[in-house]
Amino acid sequence: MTNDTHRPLTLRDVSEATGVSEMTVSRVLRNRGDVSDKTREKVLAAAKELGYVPNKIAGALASSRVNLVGVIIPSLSNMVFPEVLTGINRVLENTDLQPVVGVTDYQPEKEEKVLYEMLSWRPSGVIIAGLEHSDACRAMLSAAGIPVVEIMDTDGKPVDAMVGISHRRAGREMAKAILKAGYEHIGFLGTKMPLDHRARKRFEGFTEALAKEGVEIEDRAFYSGGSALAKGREMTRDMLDRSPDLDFLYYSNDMIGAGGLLHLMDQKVDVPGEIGLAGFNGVELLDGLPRRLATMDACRQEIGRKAAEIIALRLDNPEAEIEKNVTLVPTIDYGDTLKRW
Amino acid sequence: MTNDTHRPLTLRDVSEATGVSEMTVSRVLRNRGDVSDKTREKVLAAAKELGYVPNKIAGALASSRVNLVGVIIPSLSNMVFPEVLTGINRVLENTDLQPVVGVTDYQPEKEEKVLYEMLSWRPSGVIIAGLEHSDACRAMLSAAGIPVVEIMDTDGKPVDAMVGISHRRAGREMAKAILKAGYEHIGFLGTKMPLDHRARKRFEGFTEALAKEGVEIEDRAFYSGGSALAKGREMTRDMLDRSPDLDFLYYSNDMIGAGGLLHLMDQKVDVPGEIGLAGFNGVELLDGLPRRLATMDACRQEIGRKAAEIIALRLDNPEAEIEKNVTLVPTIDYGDTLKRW
DNA sequence: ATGAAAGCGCTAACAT
DNA sequence: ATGTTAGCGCTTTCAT
Repeated sequence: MTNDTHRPLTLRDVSEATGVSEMTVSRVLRNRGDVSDKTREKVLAAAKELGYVPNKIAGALASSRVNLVGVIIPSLSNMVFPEVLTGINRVLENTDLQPVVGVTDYQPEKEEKVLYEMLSWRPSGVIIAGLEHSDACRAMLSAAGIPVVEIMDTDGKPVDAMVGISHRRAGREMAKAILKAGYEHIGFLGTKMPLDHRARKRFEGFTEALAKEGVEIEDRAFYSGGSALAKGREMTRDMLDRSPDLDFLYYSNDMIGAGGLLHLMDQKVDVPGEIGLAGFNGVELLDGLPRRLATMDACRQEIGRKAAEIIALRLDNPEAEIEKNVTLVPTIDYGDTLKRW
Repeated sequence: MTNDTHRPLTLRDVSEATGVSEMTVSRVLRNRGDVSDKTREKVLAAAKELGYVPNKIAGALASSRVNLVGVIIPSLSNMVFPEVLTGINRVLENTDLQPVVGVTDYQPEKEEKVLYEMLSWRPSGVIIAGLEHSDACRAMLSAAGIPVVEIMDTDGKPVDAMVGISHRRAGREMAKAILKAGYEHIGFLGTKMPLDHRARKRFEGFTEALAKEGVEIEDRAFYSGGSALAKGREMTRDMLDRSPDLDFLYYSNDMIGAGGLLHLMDQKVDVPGEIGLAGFNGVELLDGLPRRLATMDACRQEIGRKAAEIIALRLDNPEAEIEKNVTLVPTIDYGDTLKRW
């Protein structure tokens, strides 16, 4: 309670206050080795009294152990990644590891910068979204010599391990379900994000499965910025103005899908009879809508949990055999907007 | 490209590869001091070739400078804090500071732990949500000797500086607007979070302003967990079953308010004629709903930006006179669910 | 059960 | 423009 000089306290201060060597103080503070109860108590009391906070920078340098796990994600603004983070947190909470988050805004250059910064803190592991990275990123990741888990997507080859779903398959499955339900004139609505590889892969899987049955997408639209719900309304209205024959709309995310649904309900359109709808992600929000949008769960929390488990396990036992490819399989939730056949 | 031993590279490796002293290599890598172009290029080439990533742990220890800003928030799961983070990021992007986020789940013990962990990395500043902290937290914050900005709320006394809005005032203003519009039988719907002090203060301000006009809340309900939109529907239905005379519902957040709105629209209730509604936060989502819920913007991005600016400014010039109390004043957005008088 | 010495990888400060 | 020296605050290792 008395640190007049505004210099942060060091072990030495605690040592001097107690007459115990720095080394023993360090032992007490880390619960290491044998320390007599008497000394332990004296040290703990002094540390608390002084308000000593250990310096992890020095500790990490001396021990070359850093209890940090770098987590690199493209965005915080659509609930998908916060949920992944929650999953990661849940697992790391029970270890002495701490997540440190970096955001790339879907920009490869920024990803490179964020990764570089992160690695310069010598974390014990890295969890990074996506499988598409610059050569430099891949090089840094392998050179780091630490466990690396690439998450969200499993359509590709990871540097080390990967946990996610196949977005191509997700797109294909949805296309099959739509065709099976008898829809034939299909429109696609998505985000204008050339660098969102997962959205791209869903789209590719989707068109590919349609093509296999001789069906082609008849209209498409992409948006960027603004409220997804509002954009979903607008885009849906515009698309149906333009292409009144469409009988199904596939949205690249649930929020724009929900906007579309609200628009069609306003218009008293028969959903899913006249027009069917489906989105992607399985967001919680959908539960509160007047009708439940058909969707597919992206397994966000589970991906976070599994990825964190892999890191934790590896650090605990570097020799352990570990699954390098964890592909979760989401199922279609038909909700109320996609006819069942 | 050739690091066979899996030891991370050091300055010394670059030094040996180039025949330039470690010190000069260090200068090149940090763009410090005078280095000849020839040497600079040689060093940069070697560093890149080897794939050298500086060790910030060692750098920070040697220079006692850590370009980290700790950001401590209660939750990632309701879009409020991700938006604050976005504001913080926007500002710190243009500096050499890096945010590091810790999440407390609204638990004081966890806040203490997260703060302790954070401070043990000796960050250059801290941004922390709320003004209510344990004595231990307040002690740590003042002892750290770094700029501290408490955000979101300005109803109280900060350790150092604060940026936010007055939630008490927000509640009062909304109460006044509701009374002015002629509503008289008011219900309140909120979250079951005794530790969400900002929600509590809004509630207090709200009831206080009602009381001043001799009005009391006639019914109230609190929820926890689940989809806020769905809960808003349920709670609204239940409350109106229970208290059919209510003519206004005040929700502690926009998501449950939106749920209530959807429910009332389903029921063909005349909003805002028969029943008025208001929420809090000004979430983007509202733009896409069939009607716009009345709300009050919580200035989330701006709070993040201002807080980060204070930290950046202080670090840049510790002497600068800085505003210690930045109280933003949100205005009521009447939307389509609160009559104007 | 406790202490002393060396050093983690870098940078500040001072040479040259 | 470049190099040398001495730490930063801890932990590892080895002694006692």
